[in-house]
Amino acid sequence: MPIAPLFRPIDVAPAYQKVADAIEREIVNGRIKPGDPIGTEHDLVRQFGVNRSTIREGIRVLEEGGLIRRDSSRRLHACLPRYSKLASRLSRALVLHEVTFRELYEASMTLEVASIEGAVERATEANVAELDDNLVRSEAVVGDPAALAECDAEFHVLVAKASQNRVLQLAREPAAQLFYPTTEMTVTGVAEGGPRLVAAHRHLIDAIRRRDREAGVLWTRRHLQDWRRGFEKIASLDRSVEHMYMEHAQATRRR
Amino acid sequence: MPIAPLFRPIDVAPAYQKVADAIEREIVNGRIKPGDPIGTEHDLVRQFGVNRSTIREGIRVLEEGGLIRRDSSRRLHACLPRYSKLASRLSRALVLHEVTFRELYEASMTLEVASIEGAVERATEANVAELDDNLVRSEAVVGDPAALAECDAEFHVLVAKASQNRVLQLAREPAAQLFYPTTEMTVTGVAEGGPRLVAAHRHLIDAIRRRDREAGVLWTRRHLQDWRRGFEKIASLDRSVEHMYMEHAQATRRR
DNA sequence: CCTCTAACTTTGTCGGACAAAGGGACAGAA
DNA sequence: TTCTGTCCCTTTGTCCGACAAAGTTAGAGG
Repeated sequence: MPIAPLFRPIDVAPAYQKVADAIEREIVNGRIKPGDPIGTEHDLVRQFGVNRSTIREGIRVLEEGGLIRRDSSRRLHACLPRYSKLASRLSRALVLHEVTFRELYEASMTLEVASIEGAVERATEANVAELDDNLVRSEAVVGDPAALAECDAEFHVLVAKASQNRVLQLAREPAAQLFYPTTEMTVTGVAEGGPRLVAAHRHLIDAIRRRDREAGVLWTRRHLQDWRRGFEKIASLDRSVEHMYMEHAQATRRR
Repeated sequence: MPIAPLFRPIDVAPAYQKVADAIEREIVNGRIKPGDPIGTEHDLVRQFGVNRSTIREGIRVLEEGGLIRRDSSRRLHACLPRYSKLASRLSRALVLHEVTFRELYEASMTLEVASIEGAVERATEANVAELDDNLVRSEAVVGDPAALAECDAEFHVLVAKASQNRVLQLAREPAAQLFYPTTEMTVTGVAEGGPRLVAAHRHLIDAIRRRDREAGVLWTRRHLQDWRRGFEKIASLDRSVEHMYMEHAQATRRR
């Protein structure tokens, strides 16, 4: 005989979790705005009526979630979660799930094409100026694969920004972060890799400026295919993103 | 006179952070595999030589990051971060950044089309069976907008799963989570909204089964455009995703 | 071999404690 | 005046010890 569903499971969350949830609720529903101070730990002890250790555990949860931060003086205040921090959590998850470079490549093809389409349609003068600046810096380091890879990563972040679509910006970031460490290798492995990369960027900026969607999509595809060709000289696309890459990502995250 | 940038700020991480980093490193580089036990708090106290409170703060960080969990008996073990949990963090961030439904719609159009393309190409028998099952359940609740919205959300998760691309799966999830609460309203607002939704799903499954990419893309577009039409009867696409929605997301997250 | 109970362990929470670092006020030196 | 050093107060990071509740293990008894 099935049991009679008389009672619902009651909510028995530990105190630190309730503290975190309560503060989260206030931030998410807007009663605490980004930038607002949260109060000292002692304040929270008084308000919630729990021990400071408990409060601190709750704070750690929110801090890791990116909802609150400590400023230079270590005081707590609410803040907008940074995309790059969230994205690195996702990147980490993708590594642990052992996604393949093929998955990364396919998803990025979609996302970067969508970014450029948005950028072509809605980029502002300021966006283009940022891209130009990036291009100049890229040209200066065209012989230095490591520096060039960094410029490339930034370039695509700027394109996504120019799309004015923050959902897209956020969606493309995790895959992009995993790409970045390999770009250096692919540029190194291909003759004329550096100049090709910079040339593609030049064409992309040009397409954005002329609002030429076709050209933008075309050069984004070529640019990614270049990466792929370079990568396949080193390894199979079906290899999973390895743990090694995370060490790089981890080192750069803390900045 | 501007100060001379002679020194960089040195990084002096607190102990709980070092504890979290150390454990994270072991998990991410694979020395601790998902499922492996981490040891008791007391073990960690001995290993790291710090107080239990410090260990506990570090544990909270990792727990929130989804890298470790406590099983039924509350013992710690490493685990693979769950996509849905990570995605709800992202959804939360998108709400706080006050993204508009237009951004959501545009990004989803890209991501869902990419999903269906992947599904058409690579869906397995098992994937199709899951979709069929979902369709049956959807037909049963076609008159109940709330239940139907839930089925719709699940349907698109299954399509993304069928694409066999986990990067895509993860990338689409945050936007999809924000869509979900509105689907109920859009179905309610449009005459024949429910049947149209189910019909679209039927065509999508059919397209996947026949590996008909054109049809898949077409019906995905129509399906999303239906949502849009329904939404625009209620509000402007340029309205930002509101805080209210988060309460719904928050309530469902804990399951 | 199974069940039930009695230790034992582990977690969640508490109270108090202290050193280090930040902030503010204030006096004295350049 | 502007800078510097000092004193004091607050806040954070860490530690210690403690205890109840819940889970685990082992042994007694059927």
